[in-house]
Amino acid sequence: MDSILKENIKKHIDLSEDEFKLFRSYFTKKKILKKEYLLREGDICKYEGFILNGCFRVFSLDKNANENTLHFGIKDWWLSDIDSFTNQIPSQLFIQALEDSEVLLISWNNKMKAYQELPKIERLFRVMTQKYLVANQRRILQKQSLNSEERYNYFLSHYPEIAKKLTNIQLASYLGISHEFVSKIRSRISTKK
Amino acid sequence: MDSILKENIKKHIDLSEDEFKLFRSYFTKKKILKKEYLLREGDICKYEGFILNGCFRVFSLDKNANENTLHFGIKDWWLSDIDSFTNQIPSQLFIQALEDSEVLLISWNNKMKAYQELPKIERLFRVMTQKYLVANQRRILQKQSLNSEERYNYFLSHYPEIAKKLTNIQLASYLGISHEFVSKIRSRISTKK
DNA sequence: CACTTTTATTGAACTAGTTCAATATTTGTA
DNA sequence: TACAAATATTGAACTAGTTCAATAAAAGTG
Repeated sequence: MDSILKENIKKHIDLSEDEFKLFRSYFTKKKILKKEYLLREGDICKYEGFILNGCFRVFSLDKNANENTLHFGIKDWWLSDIDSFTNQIPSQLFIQALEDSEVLLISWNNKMKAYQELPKIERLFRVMTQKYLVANQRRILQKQSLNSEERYNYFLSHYPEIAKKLTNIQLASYLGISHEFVSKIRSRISTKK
Repeated sequence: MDSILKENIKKHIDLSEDEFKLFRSYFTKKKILKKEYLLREGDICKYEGFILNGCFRVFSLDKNANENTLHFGIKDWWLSDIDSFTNQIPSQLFIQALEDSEVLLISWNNKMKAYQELPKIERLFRVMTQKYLVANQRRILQKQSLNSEERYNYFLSHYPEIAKKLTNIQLASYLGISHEFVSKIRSRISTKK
């Protein structure tokens, strides 16, 4: 049951069956319906989530009320506003389900307990945070060095599972371009072939 | 001696004097002259560094041979290509001194030892990586929501120490704009006043 | 100090991507 | 199944930022 969480952890560290059971006991399962929010701007992020199924979008609203997507999440990804969760301060982010989804949630207290009781969990999150940081650095460099069409192609080829769940509007808010321009890129690509 | 490293660590975790001494023993001090490289694309990042003084630039070369700066580092900052260091694989990045500098270097083997012997060091890097990740997320959102002049002003007001060490060319490669445009932003700002 | 190299400034022509508006298509829902 | 609402497409006018080139200023070096 929930072996997907176990498999996810195994990608990063070794954990005995007992250790996993203890860690797993800190989570509760929750269903989240399409368009519902796991977190809103101003809220304190009380839980981190592991996605069992479904799809989420993490975004912020800028001064012109434009939505800017930080990232998406599907099965096997983690969800958090790290700053808000770690420091228990109000969030600047929204986390919204794009379809009916299920997540495993761990509260701040339980995560602190896990860090104390299971030193390997400290390592797990150190390693996962590093990997996510590397991905973010790559994204920063790509935003500087690739044009919109190249970033569009990169996203589609690296995250096809996610791409097929998204509207142009959602994808545009991740790529940092207008949704009209996504449309133009698409038609440009299809006439090329 | 090197109390700057101790102070840096104290910002994130508590460490006893003995623990610090052990951790400190894993580092060696090195001078790096202006324009020298701590890391080049294709090298494996064998050391992580803590900057005692001076200034560095971490950048990559894209397909058009443009330099894109990931970040700068001054006194009290850490230097690494996390992906290359962690996985001991060839780097895509350059780390270059912008002025004569001194760093404390820790090798991969010594860092692994530190993780094993000092569990708090695992926490230290988990926490520091999280903070750096949050800063990167903020940068991604800013690149989407702020125009060049706003990003220029943000950098100058948040990193004045660094800004005054940089040429327009270096700053431009961080902001993701041409250096000519940095010049135009500057003159636009000065005529505004 | 003189000389070379790098950096900064400025303007003119250009382009990638935006904005707005109108229309078509898809999706959700009673 | 029909209607409403959201999404996608397309074109025309626009703009933020680029590119290129020429000149000035600053910094590095013998």
